[in-house]
Amino acid sequence: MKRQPLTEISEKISAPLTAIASPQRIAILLAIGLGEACVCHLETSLGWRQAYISQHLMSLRKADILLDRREGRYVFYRLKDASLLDLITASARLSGLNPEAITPLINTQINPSCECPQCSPVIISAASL
Amino acid sequence: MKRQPLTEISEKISAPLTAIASPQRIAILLAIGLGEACVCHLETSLGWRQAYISQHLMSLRKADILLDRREGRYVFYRLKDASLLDLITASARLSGLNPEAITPLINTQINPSCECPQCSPVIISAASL
DNA sequence: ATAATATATTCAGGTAAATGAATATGAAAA
DNA sequence: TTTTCATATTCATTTACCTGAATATATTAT
Repeated sequence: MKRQPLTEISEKISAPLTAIASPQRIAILLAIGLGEACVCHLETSLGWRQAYISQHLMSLRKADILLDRREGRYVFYRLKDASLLDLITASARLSGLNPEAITPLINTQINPSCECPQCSPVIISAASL
Repeated sequence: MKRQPLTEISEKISAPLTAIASPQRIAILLAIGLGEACVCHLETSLGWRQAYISQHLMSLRKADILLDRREGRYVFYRLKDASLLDLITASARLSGLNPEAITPLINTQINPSCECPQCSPVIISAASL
């Protein structure tokens, strides 16, 4: 199959879109937001199985969308390019959602119901002092 | 399967992305650009079979991305929302293409090698006058 | 070492999408 | 009204993706 230059370019263009065009990966990207998130954080935030989340994270990493950083046993993920969120909000606008509906979904970094080191840092009780 | 509200929203967000996330549809959308294009125009511009193009146009119409207008035997397609092109150029940037590489691909409305009424309006020869 | 915890990978089944061939519709010209 | 041209639709096949189960690796604690 001979390859037209146009098709070659449009293949490149569609790559990031293809990588993020799924409800699950949109949800993950919003949950990561502009900050960082470990897998266990996403697990509690999204309520999905760990293996399932890791699979999506893997595909996003392979698509060069996410960067990962290990810290002890935790692996933290972050967006490689923050403008990806603009792409998501642009798509949200196109589907008729008003911006206020999306903003609260974007990761605020602390989820009280999450037990990960990010959300539940060790608190030294007064009694122990 | 119970549906989380987050997933519901991220489903809406991902819909337009899913609709356009394919090299073929990106190429079609760029070929339409900010103007209009009939199917035969796309046929010559892209060098694909007519039926194949019509199928992609159909899916883009169903996804509420394109509008169509009939004029005689020709059907002209145009973007419903011009900001879709911004989404495409944003994705292009993410994949490392510089903006100048994309701009020339966007439909300029006239393709000299195309025989459609848009590109080759009937020219009244001097001899016939 | 062993166990426990966090995350990654492999594999398989089901489902939807991509592609292409064949054909149908619809408008206009002859 | 028959033919031609432009476009649409249906159908079948291949392919890719989603999803989940099972399992592996990697780090820290015991």
